[in-house]
Amino acid sequence: MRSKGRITIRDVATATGHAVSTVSNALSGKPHVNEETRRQVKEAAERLGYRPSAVARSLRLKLSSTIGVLVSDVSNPAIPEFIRGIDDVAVREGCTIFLCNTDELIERQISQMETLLDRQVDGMILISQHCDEPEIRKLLDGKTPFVLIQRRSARYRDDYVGSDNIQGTRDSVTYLRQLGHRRIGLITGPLSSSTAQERLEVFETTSAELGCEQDPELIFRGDYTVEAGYRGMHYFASLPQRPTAIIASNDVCALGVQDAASELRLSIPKDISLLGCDDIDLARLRQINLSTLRLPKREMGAAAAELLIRRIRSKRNITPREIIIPTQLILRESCAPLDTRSTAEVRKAAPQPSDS
Amino acid sequence: MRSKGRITIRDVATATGHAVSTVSNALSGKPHVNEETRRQVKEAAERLGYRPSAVARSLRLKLSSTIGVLVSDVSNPAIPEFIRGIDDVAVREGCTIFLCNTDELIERQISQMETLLDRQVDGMILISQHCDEPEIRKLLDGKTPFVLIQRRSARYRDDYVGSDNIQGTRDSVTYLRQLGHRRIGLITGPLSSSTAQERLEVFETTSAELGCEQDPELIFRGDYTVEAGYRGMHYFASLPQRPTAIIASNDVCALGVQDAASELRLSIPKDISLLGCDDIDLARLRQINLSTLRLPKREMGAAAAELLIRRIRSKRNITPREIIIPTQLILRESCAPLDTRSTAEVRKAAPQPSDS
DNA sequence: CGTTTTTCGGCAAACGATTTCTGTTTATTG
DNA sequence: CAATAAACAGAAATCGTTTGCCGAAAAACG
Repeated sequence: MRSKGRITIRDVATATGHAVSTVSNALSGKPHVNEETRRQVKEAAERLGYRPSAVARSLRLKLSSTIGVLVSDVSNPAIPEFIRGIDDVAVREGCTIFLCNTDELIERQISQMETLLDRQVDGMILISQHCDEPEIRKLLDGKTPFVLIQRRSARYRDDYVGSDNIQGTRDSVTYLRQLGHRRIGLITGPLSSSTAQERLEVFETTSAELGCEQDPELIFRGDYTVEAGYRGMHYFASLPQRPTAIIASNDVCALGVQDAASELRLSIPKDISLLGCDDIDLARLRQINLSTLRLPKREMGAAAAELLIRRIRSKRNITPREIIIPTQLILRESCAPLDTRSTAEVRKAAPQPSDS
Repeated sequence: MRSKGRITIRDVATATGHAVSTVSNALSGKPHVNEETRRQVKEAAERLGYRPSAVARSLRLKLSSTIGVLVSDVSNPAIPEFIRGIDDVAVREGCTIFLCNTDELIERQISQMETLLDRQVDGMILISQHCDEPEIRKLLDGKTPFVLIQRRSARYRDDYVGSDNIQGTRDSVTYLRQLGHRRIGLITGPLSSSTAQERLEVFETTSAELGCEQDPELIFRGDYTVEAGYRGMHYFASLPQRPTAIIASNDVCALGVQDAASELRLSIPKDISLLGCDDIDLARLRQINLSTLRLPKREMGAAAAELLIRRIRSKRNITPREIIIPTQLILRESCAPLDTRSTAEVRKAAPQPSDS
């Protein structure tokens, strides 16, 4: 009798001699059911090992208690920290997360999003560059709520959780300037990203304000990868006038800079200062020891998930909300004052002291 | 008319004037449907933007094209690489993955597994220590197939994908021995893990065979974390006779060793050689530069996913299969021959040259 | 032309829950 | 005693598919 397939609500109904509707009501804490009956039903459900089929109730309720998380690449160390935060609140709220890798490929992201929508996710969290493309928007404009992390749309106002790029970049540049650096290189993220774009702008204005050198050569366009940092460092080293400090778009990229610097026998921070962004777990290790702009990724993930869940549960009247989370400069040992260097080295780094 | 809710198969049925069954058959490539009709239906489906509801078909088919992946901790850099491999084949096979963090907490793993089962996942992949506990087994013995990664059960034979710990550990010890090391410290993983257990045993037998020192002080019990490595290094440094080389249970742990070594002003590899295990992406960076036993994690993840999917699709008659994947020693700069050291240092490291 | 066989499609029953509705029994209250 | 309410049964609709079965039309055959 109970040998065939899964135990359904019907099974516990017949077992207790009650009707399925009563069992349903009893189990889901509805009123108008005798406490004694409720107890009995619960006991029987427990005893039989009854677990309601999530897919059956999804179909009926049009709610799956499931959220889709689209990330560019799980293997990037910063991403799991966001996921962690998302997962923290997902578990607390009884949601399960679908994880999808997009590899930053737009077609792939589209197909992943379609799949998620087919699966009737209650909402989505996107940690990806793509959110403005019309094909993506077509999928997004439906009734499935979503939250963007670290990538704001230029054209639309959405729920968004991001870091305070303005203050953060300002702090970074100011810090390096205070150390005496005037020739600061920047390795950007992909400029299609709002965050990377914002940071670049603030970098330029703050640099100007504080009297840093304004030289287009000092901007290297990267894409948040180790390779970008590696190439960026090589590029900066090849310049006739090498920068005395580098700001990397993120820590992963800074890792690439360190790698290349080591290869070039350039010491950090003696020959060149390096400032990262993110504060990935590894940054604190002494062999990395990266001064960086901390971005509370786990908290951001959690904030995004909370925002999403609130949006899901409320009746979609609330206006889009943007949560901007402050960053914090974490000072370790990858930046040094400019004047600790030998004069010779400074000369080498900046042969013509005729500032333009 | 089409304003309300999602577009269902019924909508495309009425649009084409066919019955829903016909539409279903046409769309899913069943025979016995006129090619002209099929074309019409497909066209209409396309035009209306019809997408079959995955949850409805899950309910009907009792197949969700969904797999659950349970990991101990996404933030551990090794984990995403496994996930990557799983995701690669999942996408290829049209599956979506549910990701769950267990934090190595058994109750949490249980509840996550229950949720996955409620969601009717077609199968599960476990990258977790817990797989032998009766509560877990109760959930596993059902009809939902599963594959274990890097953790074999002592009591049961399951589908399993793991690395060749015997050969790998052998290679590691042999390599260090060839460099002249005889006093080798080992930081183990949690010994509840079959992998950690296996490695410990092979370490001991190989050490004995090759004439290394056999000293229980040389075994430090860790748990695959950075902290374990950090504490392990401090422990070894505090020994009257410090080992001249250390094998870490995994790279993350080795990172902790490096961190502590740096703190203690011990140079790797000059003062102490360090051999990791995993070969996480970061290990190759010059500032880390870790010699390590490469474990093809992405391939292992892929192998696990393939095994699982084959198990799902076949009619569960096949006997459990264990896939053991060979490892490869990747030589970087964290290990050095013993005799490159100054005699003084060797003395300091091993004051009493009276080998027991 | 009549009969058999294919081919095509429609009908309706699942899948497992929730929810609504009607109806019956019992207990409570004025 | 009548009226009301509470507790529950039972049936049915619903969510969106898939699929077994059956019938009609068309094609093939004698």
